[in-house]
Amino acid sequence: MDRTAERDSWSRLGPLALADGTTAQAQVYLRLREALISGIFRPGEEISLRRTAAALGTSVTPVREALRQLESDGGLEVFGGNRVLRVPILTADQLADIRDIRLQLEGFAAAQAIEGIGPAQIRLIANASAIMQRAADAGDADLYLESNWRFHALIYRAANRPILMSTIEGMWLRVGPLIRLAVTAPFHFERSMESHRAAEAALQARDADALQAAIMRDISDAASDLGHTLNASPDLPASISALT
Amino acid sequence: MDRTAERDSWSRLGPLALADGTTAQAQVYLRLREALISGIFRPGEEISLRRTAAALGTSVTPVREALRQLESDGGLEVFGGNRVLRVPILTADQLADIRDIRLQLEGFAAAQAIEGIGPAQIRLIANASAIMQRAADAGDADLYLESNWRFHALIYRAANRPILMSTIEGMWLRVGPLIRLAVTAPFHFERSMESHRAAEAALQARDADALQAAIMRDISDAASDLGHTLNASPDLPASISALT
DNA sequence: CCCGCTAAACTGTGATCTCAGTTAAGGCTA
DNA sequence: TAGCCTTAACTGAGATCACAGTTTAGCGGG
Repeated sequence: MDRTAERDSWSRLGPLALADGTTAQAQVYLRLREALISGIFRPGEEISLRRTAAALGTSVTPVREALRQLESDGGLEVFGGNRVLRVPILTADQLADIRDIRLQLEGFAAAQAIEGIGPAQIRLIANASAIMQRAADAGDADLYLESNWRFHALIYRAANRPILMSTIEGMWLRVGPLIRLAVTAPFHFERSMESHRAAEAALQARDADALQAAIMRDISDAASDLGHTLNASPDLPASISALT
Repeated sequence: MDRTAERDSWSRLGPLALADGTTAQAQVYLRLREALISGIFRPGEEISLRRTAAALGTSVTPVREALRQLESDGGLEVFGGNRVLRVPILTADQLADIRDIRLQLEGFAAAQAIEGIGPAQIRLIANASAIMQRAADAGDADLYLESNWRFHALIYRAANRPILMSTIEGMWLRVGPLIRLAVTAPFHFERSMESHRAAEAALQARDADALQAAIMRDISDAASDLGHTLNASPDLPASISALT
C-alpha cells in the first residue's frame, strides 16, 4: 500500500488537546468523524488502531471505541480476514441508496427550516455561499467542501431537529471521502452554485417549497456528477456506474 | 432505584454463545440492540458496564464497545456526572422528530418495496399480520411487538436498500423502549390493525401510493396513541405533550 | 426524629499485556 | 531468475489493573 498518502492524512491530525470536561474517546471520535466528512481520508484507506493511537498521542483503548462508533455510523467498515478497519468503498447501489435518503431527509429538513430562519441566519448562509464561490474560483477544494457543508448545515440546523440533523450528518459521513474526488470536476462548481443561488432566493422569499426543490436539485446534481466522475476514472473506487 | 425490574430485564439475557466466527463485542451489541428494540429495557433504566459483563459472562472490554456503539446509534445516552449509560427518556420534541423522520423514510421505503415484492413475501407479511392479530386478541404484548416489527421489516427489506434499512432500524431502536408502554392502550390495537389490513390490500393490488399512505397512517396513529398514553400516565417518562 | 458527615461500594476511563491470527518481507533452493 | 518457505512484524480481541470521580448507605450527633 502507498504509505505516503496515509502519512499525509495523519499529518493533518495533531495530538489531541487533553481538555478536562471531555473524554479522550469523544475527542478521537469527533476528530476522525470530522476528518471523514471533510474527505481527508480516501476510500479504501486502512485505519490501524495502534497507528491512530500513536498519531493522536493516546492508547488504543479510546481509539478502539471511537473506531467502533464510526463503524456503527457507517463511516468505517471491517475489511479482510484481518478485521482491519478501512474507509468504505461504496458501490453504485449504496450511492443511490444514500442519495435517495438524502433527498427525503434533507428535502424535509429544508422545508422545515423556513419557519426557524431569521435575517441573521440568512446572512450567515449568504456568507458561506460567498466563501464557497471564492473557493470554487480559486480551486481550493478544502475550503469549498468546508463551506459547502456549512451552507447546508446552517439551513438544516434551523429546522431545530437534533435527531434529524445527526441522521443527515451520518449520510455526509458516508459520502465525505468520495465527494472530494468529485468536486474536482469543473462543471460541478457552476451547477452547484446555481442550486445554491436558487436556495438563497427561496430563503429571502421564505418559500419552503422552492427551498426544498433547490436543495433536492443540488443533491441530485451532486450524485450525478459523482457518478460521472467516478465512471471516468475507473481506477479509484470499484464499479460505479448507472447513477445518472 | 428499583432493582427488581432490572433484574427481570437481565434475566431475559442469558450468557452469550461463544461462536467462533464472530466477536464477543458484536454479540453483545446485537443482543442489547434487539433487547432495546423489543422494549425489554424501560426508559431511564441504567446500564452498568460491570453488571452487563457479569450477566453476559464476559469482561468489560467488549461490553464497553457495544454500549458505546449503542450510544452512537441513539439507543443509549450518558446520564449524570457519573457518566452512567441509561436508556434515553425522550422528550415530546424528540418524539415528534423521530415520527417525522419515520414518515419520510418508511414511507419512501414502502413505496420502493412494491417492485421487489413477490407472492412469497406477501405470504410472509400476511402471516406476520395474522400473528399480530392473535397476539392483540390474547393481550400478548411481547408477541405483538415482535410480529409488528417483523411486519414492517419484511416490507422495508423488499426495497433492497441496506443503508435505508439500517437507518430505519435506528429509529425503531430509539422508540422501542417506549412503544411497549403505548401498546397497552386497547384502542391502539384496532387502529393499528386497520392500517395493516390496508397495507396488505395495497400489496395485493401492487399499489405503491396506497401502501405508502397506509404505512404513514400507521406511523402517525402510533405516535398519536403514544402521546396520549404518556399524557395519561405522567409518572413514567418526562413531559410528553402536544404530540397529537 | 431529622440532619449532616464519613466511609464503603459503585461508576466509567484509560493503559498495559497476552493471545491468535494474518500479512508481508526476505532469503534460500531449484 | 522465478517460486516457495520461513520468519518477523503487523493486525484486532479480550482480560486485567489502577485511578478518579460519584453515589449511596450507615452511623453519629443534635
